[in-house]
Order: sequence, then structure tokens, then C-alpha cells
Amino acid sequence: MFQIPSEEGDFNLQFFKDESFERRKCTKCGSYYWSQDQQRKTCGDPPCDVYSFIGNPAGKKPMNVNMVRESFLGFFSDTHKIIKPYPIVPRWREDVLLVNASIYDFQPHVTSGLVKPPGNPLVMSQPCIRMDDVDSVGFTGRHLTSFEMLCHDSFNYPGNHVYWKNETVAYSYNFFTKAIGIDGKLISYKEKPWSGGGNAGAALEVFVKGLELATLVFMDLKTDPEGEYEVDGEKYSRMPLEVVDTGYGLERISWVTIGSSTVYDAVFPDVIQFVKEKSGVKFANSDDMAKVTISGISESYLSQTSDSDEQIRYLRNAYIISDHSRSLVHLLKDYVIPSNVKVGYLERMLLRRIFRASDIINFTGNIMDIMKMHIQALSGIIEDFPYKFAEEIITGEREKFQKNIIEGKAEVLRLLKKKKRIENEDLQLLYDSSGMPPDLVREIAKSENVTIEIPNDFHSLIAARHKIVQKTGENSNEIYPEIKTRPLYYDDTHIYDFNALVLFSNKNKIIPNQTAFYPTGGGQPNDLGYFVYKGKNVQVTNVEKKGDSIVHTLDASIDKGSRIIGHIDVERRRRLMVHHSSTHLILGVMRSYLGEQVWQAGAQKGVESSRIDISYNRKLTEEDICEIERRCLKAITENRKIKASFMDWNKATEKYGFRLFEGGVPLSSKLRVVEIEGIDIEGCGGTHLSNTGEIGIIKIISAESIQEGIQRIIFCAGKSALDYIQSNYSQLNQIRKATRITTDEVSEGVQKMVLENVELKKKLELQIKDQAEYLYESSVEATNASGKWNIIQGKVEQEVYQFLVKYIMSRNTNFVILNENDLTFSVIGSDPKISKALLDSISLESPMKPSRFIKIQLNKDQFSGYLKILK
RNA sequence: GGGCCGGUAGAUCAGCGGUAGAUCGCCUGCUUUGCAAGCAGGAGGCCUCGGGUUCAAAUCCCGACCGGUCCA
Repeated sequence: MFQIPSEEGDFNLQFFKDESFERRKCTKCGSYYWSQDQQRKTCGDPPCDVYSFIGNPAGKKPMNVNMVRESFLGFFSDTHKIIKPYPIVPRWREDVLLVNASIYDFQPHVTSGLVKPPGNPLVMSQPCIRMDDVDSVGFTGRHLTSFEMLCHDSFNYPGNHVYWKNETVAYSYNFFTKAIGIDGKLISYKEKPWSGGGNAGAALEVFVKGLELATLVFMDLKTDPEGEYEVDGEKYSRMPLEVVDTGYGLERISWVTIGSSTVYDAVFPDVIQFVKEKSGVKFANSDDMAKVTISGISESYLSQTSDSDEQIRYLRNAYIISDHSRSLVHLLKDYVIPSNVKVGYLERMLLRRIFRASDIINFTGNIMDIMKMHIQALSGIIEDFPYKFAEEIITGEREKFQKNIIEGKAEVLRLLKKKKRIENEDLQLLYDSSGMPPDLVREIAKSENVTIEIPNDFHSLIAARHKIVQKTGENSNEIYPEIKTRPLYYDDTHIYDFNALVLFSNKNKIIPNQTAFYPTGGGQPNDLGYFVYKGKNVQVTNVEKKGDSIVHTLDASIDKGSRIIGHIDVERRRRLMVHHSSTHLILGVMRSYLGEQVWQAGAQKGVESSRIDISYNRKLTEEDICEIERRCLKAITENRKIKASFMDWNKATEKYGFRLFEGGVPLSSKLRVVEIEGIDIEGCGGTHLSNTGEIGIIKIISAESIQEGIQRIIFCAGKSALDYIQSNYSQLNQIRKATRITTDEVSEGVQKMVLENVELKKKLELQIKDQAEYLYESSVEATNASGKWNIIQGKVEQEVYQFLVKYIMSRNTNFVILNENDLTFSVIGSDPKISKALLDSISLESPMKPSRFIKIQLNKDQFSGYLKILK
């Protein structure tokens, strides 16, 4: 077992020799680092070194973020291809919610070797969001939720070497010294193996005056349980592709050249100024933050309560608003809708933190104005910001938050009224199920002169409430040989009968050399049908794709090497194709009608109906649905062409953007692109019609919200739509017959009937009450050993009886009901003992546990017998 | 996706096995008539829906649906 080699050999680079760098061991942490400065003793990484650039910047001049970005891209533009930034929501992968680093743009399709990079070497500035440190924002002076990662990357394939360690280090050194003008002696390169996202490799962290400005990763390992290398406890093996993955912190480079107290003051000083101006409190001077930033002290500094600390607290909230709104720009630009799930939840979290911070510092300005300032400042990488959508989202969420706070406040006051205090348990419940931040609860309680304590480990208590639920990963152990089945359904979607040779057979599963059976995938269920084998029909019960093989499950076995003829169930396939093409059509129509925030969030095609989930921030109205249906019909009558073709990954995404991945992300070098002319373009592996006219008609059955920000539309198309319309028509006819409403006003008529029914029920209830009261009043008094009893005797209907019992129970008197209607004997005493005493006195055994109310079923003789006894 | 909380009058909620309530709002009348005024009276409820337990369910149990919120 090898560690990653960290002897001098790993970074024994010609460049270091030429520039007289030396490898040294940090006197504090013991790590190795490279430096030109003979006096240097430490690696440069805090806490071994402290921030020494605050008030004493490095570089030839202060540079704002735009200047740094331009200078970086300019520095590399001669030797590298400039790539435009990718969206911050990684639509091309399903394993992460946000782009965290520039390399995310190329995972997993490029790093796995399947797809060529869009440039080699390439340079870009990629906006990223990291929510991990959201709690530190504003507190440490250095954490941001969003930042730009500059990178110059190269991808070295066997036989195509671009550049590796030596060139990379040289590039970074020259960039920092020449383009930024940092004194080379200030730069230290710390050796630190890197791992993440299934890959690992040697790496250098670049420090200037205590601040990490870049990480240079030399990725040449991939996770492998059998691997010979070990990084951070995981095992890796070498991969043929060697990737230079660099990451330069744009904002940090700017900060180090400016030397302000916090990174916020370097990156968006105008926004902070604006927030301060529009707020009703006095803020600490940002210089006061310098010592906090340098020392890294946060929580303990805040917990004191002198005036100046209060002002620091306000300043921090101004930072929070300024920072979070910048991340919001990126999220809203990508049409993220606030939600209780996934990336929408992260957006909501940012929004709510902004609102809360605004309330604390009494910010009265418009958040959109802040956003506009950020958009202006980010003009280098952001174009076409959807202002209207953003404003809608922010106002909507603000209203929700306001409502949430008002209701939460009422809840807190109710609790105080009831219990006079708020316990830890209440505090947790308020936060967990009503979203009330504990500090706000404390504020409200304070106004009612109740002091409450927030436990220090509040958030871990919340975490403890959310028990970890174990996922049961489904693991199929079936192993199939690597056989390529040719998919005939891609050659021509109208092939329904075909010849095939069985290349593999095991029990009732076979893999043929070619097939027209579509395997389950992309939300489209597999085809059914049969094979003709030895003159008999063998039914196909399931078809699935395993690698390049298409496995058919049968109701009998077929020998390997057999030549067979397959027939697919044409009717089923036709309906699935109609529904699949309709799904694309309806999505395209909804996007143009409802707006660009409409993304497919899942879909399932069926034979009778299909469903598609879309991201959208409000419920669809009946009018929306009708309009969508009309537009679909228009496209159908226009008989638009539906074309499918395979395209190179990079060419396809360049031409059509990441919308291609709405239906899912395939891991392959080529993408199958399905286009409905002028309406919709998607990456899709399904079977489709040749033109929209074949759809016939689309009818939406229902539209409901399945979670916040996601609407589910269920629809049917073609023959299934006709089935649906006919069945509805027949039901309506049955209603007409049953209600004898033959006019067009069926719904009015039925409504009237329902109202009448309610009226009748009310009348009947009154009558029952009258009868019960009459029986109560007309009872006969009798005395028994157990006490005084009122006796009711006669035929009492069930409804009247029930009401009578309630009536007596609420009056606390002793009653006996002898019901001739069902021969029951009921005893209702003012307490259980009295009821029992009566039963004892007439030697009737009580079958139940002591109760005020006892009902006994008698036969005819018993009934007349007890009648006499009591009389 | 998972956890938690909730669904009762137009709104906010109480009731939590025995005849559905409060506050605000609404309507009528009176008193006042200058700014969220007082008094009296009144209307307004498939207690989300479906099963189960029970003599009896808004109430207890199970399941749907809807809403809210937290976490990943």
C-alpha cells in the first residue's frame, strides 16, 4: 500500500530550480512547502501564518473583481481557449445541487474520458456557490456564499500531452508576479494531497500573506476499492487521463490587492454602503472587523453585549444581506424557484436569511436595487438577467416570510399565555415546524418580560431530531456478458417485426444481437410482445438495458444460438410513442406560454395517460390548462416534423444549451437529440412519432402542485385522449339520467340538490331533537333500592335514541330506557356506581367495565319481565 | 426524498369522546355622530375527505389529500 509520494520527487520541478525555490518543512505544522524567501519558516497557511495583507496589500495596484477576471483571462488567452461560464445550477449532472468548483463543469463526462473538453488547455471564470459555510458569512470576514473560481485546466490523454506540473506552477507564478504584480518572495506553495468527487491527486496550495489564493490540483487518480494509492482514507488507482485542475479565488485575489478589513469590503463596497444608508441603525466601522477577520474570532466576540458589539452585529447583518443577495443573482438567473426541496430550498434559505437580517438592521430599501448593483458589478459574466421573474420570486417569498413571522409570533404569545414560559422543547418545535428562529422567539418573549435561554448546541439538537434514515440501496447481482445489442428502434421507430440471433441465454432471460423492443428508460416503459421460437409464441414480459446489452425477460426459455422472430405489441408501442412525443410538445408549449422557469422535473409515460412534472412557481389555472391544450392542438394541426439524431456532446450542448438534459443525463460521448421543429429540443433516448399530426389530440386531465415550485400535469393523447373524453361523456350522461336533469345546467342542478339535502338534514335533526326532548319530559319517575330513576318506555328510533342518550348524559340524572324497538335495556346513571347498583338490584349482570352508560340486549321474555320489575 | 406540525365560521384560533365555541370581521337596530367608539340582537359550520373503534367521534386509531416548516 502506497501513500501519495510526498518526497521531493513529487514537485521536484525544473521551474522551482530555475527560480531558486526551496522545499522546506513548516516549523509549526510540519507540512512541506516551496518558497523563494530564505527567511520564511512557515508554510503560509493559517494558523501557521496570519493575514498580513489587511491594511498592507500585495500587488502593484488595487484591483476589483472585474479587473482581476479580465487580467486572468487576458493573461491566458494566447495559450488557452477561453470558455464561457457554465450555469451555477449543474443541469448536466444529477449528483450535486450547485456548482461548487470549476471542475464540476467537466464532471463526470470529461473527467471520465468519455467526452473531449471544450478546449485544451482552457481558461475560464466559473461562478460557484458553497452553502457549507453559510453560517460563517458576515462573521469571519472571509467567507462568501458565492465566488468565482478562475481556472486554467489541461487534460492529458495518452499520446496527447498538453501540460503538467512544471508548466502549471510556472503559469501561476507568472500570473501572480507579472499580471497582479505580487512580489515572488511573498508566494509560498504548500504541498497538500487533494481528493474529491471520486478523484484525487497531488496538489499545491498557493499562499500570499497568509491568504490562500489558489489550489493547483494534479488529478491522476480515481476511486478504486482495489487501488494501490490512499488519500484521506480512500483507495485510488491511477487513471489514463491526467487533469490539471486549478482553482484561483477571484475575490481573494482582489482582496489581497485591496487589503480591506473584510473580503466583503473588497468585493461589493458600494452594496454595503447602500445597505447601510437604507437602514435605521448605527453600524460599527468596518475597520473594527479587521481584528475579527485576522484572529478568526467570531462567536465569542459576538456574545458580549456592549454598544460597539451591537454595532458589529448590525454590520455583520449588512454583510449577510450583501453577500446572500449576490448568490441570489446567480440562482435567479438560472430560474431557481424557492421550494422545500433541493436547490430551491437553498434559495429559500438565502432569501429568509436576507429578510431576517433586513429586519434586524431595519433595512427599508428594495432588495431588487441591491440585486441590480450586483448584476452591474457582475456584467462580465452575467447577461440577460430575468428581472420580472426575480422580482416576482422575491416579493412572493417576502410575503410568505412575513406571514410566517406573524403567525409564529402569535404562536409564541399563545404559548406564553398558556405556560408563562418557553421551554427548550418548545423552542425546537417552533423552529423545526414553524420556522421561527430562536433569537426571534427570544425577542418576542423579552417584550412580554419573559427571558428564555437558547442552548448553545441548539442546531445539533435540531439535527438530533432528524434521525438518520438508512437508505436501502438496490443492488442487482446479475452479471451479464458484454454483448452489444443493436437497437433497431433507433434506425426506424416503425419497425415492429424483426429477426434476431440469441447471443446469450440464462433461464428465462436472453440477449439478442438486435431488437426492436424498447427497453425501459427515459420515463418510457418497455415494449411488450412475443418471439416466435420453435413454432411457439414466447411472451416478452420485461425489457431492460444493461450497458450495451438489451436483456429480454420471457415467460419461457430460448436456447443460445437460436434464430427467432420478434413481434412487438404495436398498439402499446404506438400509444407510448404518442405519449412520449406529446410530452415533448406539451413541455415546449408550456415553456413558451408560462416562461423560461419551466423545466422538466420528471416524467412518466404510460399507455393510458402520461405525466410530466415541471418547475413553476404557481398553480396552473383552468384557463392556463385550456390555453396549453389549444396551443398543443395548433402545433398538432401544423403537423410539425419530429427529428431525432445523434450529436457530439460538446456540439450539442454548445448549440442547444443545457436544456438538453431536462429529461435526464446520459453518460455517453454522443447525445441523441430529439427536436420538434420550432417547439422543443431535448436530449432523449425514447421512441418518437415522425410528425406532430400523428398525436391527434392532447387533453390535460389534471394539474396539481406536488411540492412547492413543482406542478404535475397529467394528460392523455391520441386514442387514449378519445377514450378519456368518451368516458367522461358517458359519466355525464349517467348523471343526467340519475338526476333527471336533461338540460345543460347539470352542475347547477346538482349543486341545488346538494343544498336541498343539507336543508333536509337540518330539518330532520330538529325533529329528532324535538322527539328526544319530548321523551325526556314524558318520562315516568320510579324508586328502586338503588335510588330514584326516570323511566322511558316505548318505540325509540335509533337516531332519536342516540340523541336522547347524549341529552341525558349532559344532564346528570338517572334514567332507564326500555326500547321496544330493538328490545334493549339502557341504564344511564349520574355515575358508574349508581348504574351498577341498579343492575345489581334487579340481578342483571353488567357485561362491561363500570360505566355511567350500559346498554343490554334482551330477548322478548326478559324484556317484558324487567318491564314488570321496574313497574 | 425524509422528519415534524397543522387542516373547526370570511380571518385567527380554542375545544380533544357526550346538544359545535371565542375574538376580529360581516348584517340589523339603538346610542353616539371626528379619526380602528359603545350597547343590544343576528346571520354565518359536509369540524378536509375515506375507512375503523364506540350506544355515541370535530375529538381516539388507520389511510388519503391539502398546507406549513426543518433537514439532506
